[in-house]
Amino acid sequence: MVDPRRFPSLLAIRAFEAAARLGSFARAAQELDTTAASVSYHVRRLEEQIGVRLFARHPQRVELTEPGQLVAHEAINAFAALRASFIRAADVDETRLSLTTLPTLGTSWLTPKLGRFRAKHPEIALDLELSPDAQDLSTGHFDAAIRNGHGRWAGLRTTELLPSIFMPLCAPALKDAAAGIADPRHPLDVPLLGRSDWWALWYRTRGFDDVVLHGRFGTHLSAEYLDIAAAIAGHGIAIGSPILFRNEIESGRLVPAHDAVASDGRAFWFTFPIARQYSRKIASFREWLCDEASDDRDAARHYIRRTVIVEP
Amino acid sequence: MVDPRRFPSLLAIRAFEAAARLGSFARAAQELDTTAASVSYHVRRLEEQIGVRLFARHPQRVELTEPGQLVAHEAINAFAALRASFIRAADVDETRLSLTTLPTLGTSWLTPKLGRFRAKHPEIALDLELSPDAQDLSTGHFDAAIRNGHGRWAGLRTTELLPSIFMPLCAPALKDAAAGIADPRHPLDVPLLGRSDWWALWYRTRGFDDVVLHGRFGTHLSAEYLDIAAAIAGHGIAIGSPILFRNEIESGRLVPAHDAVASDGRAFWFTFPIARQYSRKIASFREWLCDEASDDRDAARHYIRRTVIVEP
DNA sequence: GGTCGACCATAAGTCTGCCTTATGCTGAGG
DNA sequence: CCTCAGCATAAGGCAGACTTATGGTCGACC
Repeated sequence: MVDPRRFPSLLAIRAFEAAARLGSFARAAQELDTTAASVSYHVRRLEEQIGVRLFARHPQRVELTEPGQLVAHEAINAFAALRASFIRAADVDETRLSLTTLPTLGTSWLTPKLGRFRAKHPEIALDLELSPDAQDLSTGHFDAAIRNGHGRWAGLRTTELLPSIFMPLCAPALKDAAAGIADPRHPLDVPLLGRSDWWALWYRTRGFDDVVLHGRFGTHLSAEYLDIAAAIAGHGIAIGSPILFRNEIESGRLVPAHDAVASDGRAFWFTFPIARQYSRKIASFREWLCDEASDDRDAARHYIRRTVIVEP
Repeated sequence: MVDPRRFPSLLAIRAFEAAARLGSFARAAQELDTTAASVSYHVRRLEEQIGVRLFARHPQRVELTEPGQLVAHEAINAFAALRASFIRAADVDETRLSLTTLPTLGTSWLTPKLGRFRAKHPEIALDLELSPDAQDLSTGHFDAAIRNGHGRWAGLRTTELLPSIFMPLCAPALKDAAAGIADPRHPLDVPLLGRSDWWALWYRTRGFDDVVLHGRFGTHLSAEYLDIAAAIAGHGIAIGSPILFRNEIESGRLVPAHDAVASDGRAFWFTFPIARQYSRKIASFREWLCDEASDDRDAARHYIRRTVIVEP
């Protein structure tokens, strides 16, 4: 008599399924990496729990009863279906990579390159989420992230992509007007754009601590790439990464307003939970991403070599 | 990545299935009669074991991922199929009763009554096995047994059916020739048939210990009912049960050769493993069998009242 | 016939994974 | 602001899972 509220012991069902499939308690024990005594015990328990004899015992073998055959058929199918579903789930999971990254890096650096990733890995669809804040990777919403920082995050595996460096950048037409930018005491005709903390650090590399930018500072938009867009439009001198805006510099739409390069010691990192270390899609994406980053580091090696790191 | 040699924890699958079906860890915990912490732990374990995120976590709810939906579908089906198979197995088991019993009781007493059992319980098919030795009920070959003895068998539940009594029985034509049977010292023209131990006990009730039957004893066939058949054919006086052979006596084919009735204190018992106590078929058969036995005890009450019990 | 090995069953005792308890965090709703 | 619901995680206890030892029955082989 089956009590509808109590499901039999799953371990007992497991032992029964193996014994039924293999026709032997000894062989089931082998497959389950346990002892025949354990299998015998569990089969007996299942029989007691459902109140039906599933095996007729003979001195050196067991034989399924008619009800036993019925349960065996369903149990074998159930375990096979479950096993197949795990494999299929893993395969489905491998076809879709969800990545969270910073707005500027996503917009200006990564997105233009995705054609190449898609060409190399047509089997992987990339979902990209842009966020200025680091997303929690443990909620299961994202497979991986590209973050800015020092790369020491608990439970995560990290690979450094690019150093976080910055320098004054402006439109070519503003190059002359920006000539006096290096000395904060000299008047400047064009406003400074972008993160004030980065400007402060940049002036610190020039020997000016505690610079007050009241007369010079214009505005900082919500993301670095917007500041750069304003600079390209001729609204001022922005502070930004010569690596992330490599394309704009190479096309001549953006020029360095000064040769000094600064950094706060941070970098951009590709990161994912350690538990996902066997994910093929993450490995593929990581490999491709590291190649792209390596190319860009090479192209920016003269900027990187000049970089002065200042602790914030 | 699914390791083909390691199947995930079944308890983890169970917790996941409930959470997926109910859309909530808290409700799954309720159904499984455990805590949400336990469900959370097991779902996390399953995710780690197969390397795939199955749930995306939100602050107060969870949501199945695409791979999670896939596994959930299979898991829900698997558990439902298993549960249905237990119920079906129990039902199938209820349609077939396998009984082991003694040759004479099975042939002469039970078989003639089976038409009535079949009429009362057409849904139960009875498999009857006759054996002079008590069969082991723990091997799963039989559901129940009718045995002779004192009814004290470990692990078995017993119900007394009939007392094991015996008296001299012969064909009506031999009644006169059997007149001097009670005194072993008188010559007898016809041989005694049947179990010599029973004859010895019967003479003990008559005050004759250690009787030697050299001149009187004929033969004992392999079962009591065969001895009785020989008696009916006129070959001698058999010792047997007036209850088991009630039909032959009532039809006049067999008569008591003497009025004394003896017993060794044994009885016939219906018996089954305690583990089967909830079996409906066993309960139905037992109820019917007790009614039949009760009728026969009533019909034989004058024999039973006269019985003298002798310890063997 | 005797011996050995295979393969069941069961009892007693060990141990480890399951589960509980305690605690913490985030929203939603009042 | 406070309370509640419903997730997550850490620490520790303990009961069920499992092992070891032992026993019984065959069948094969010598």
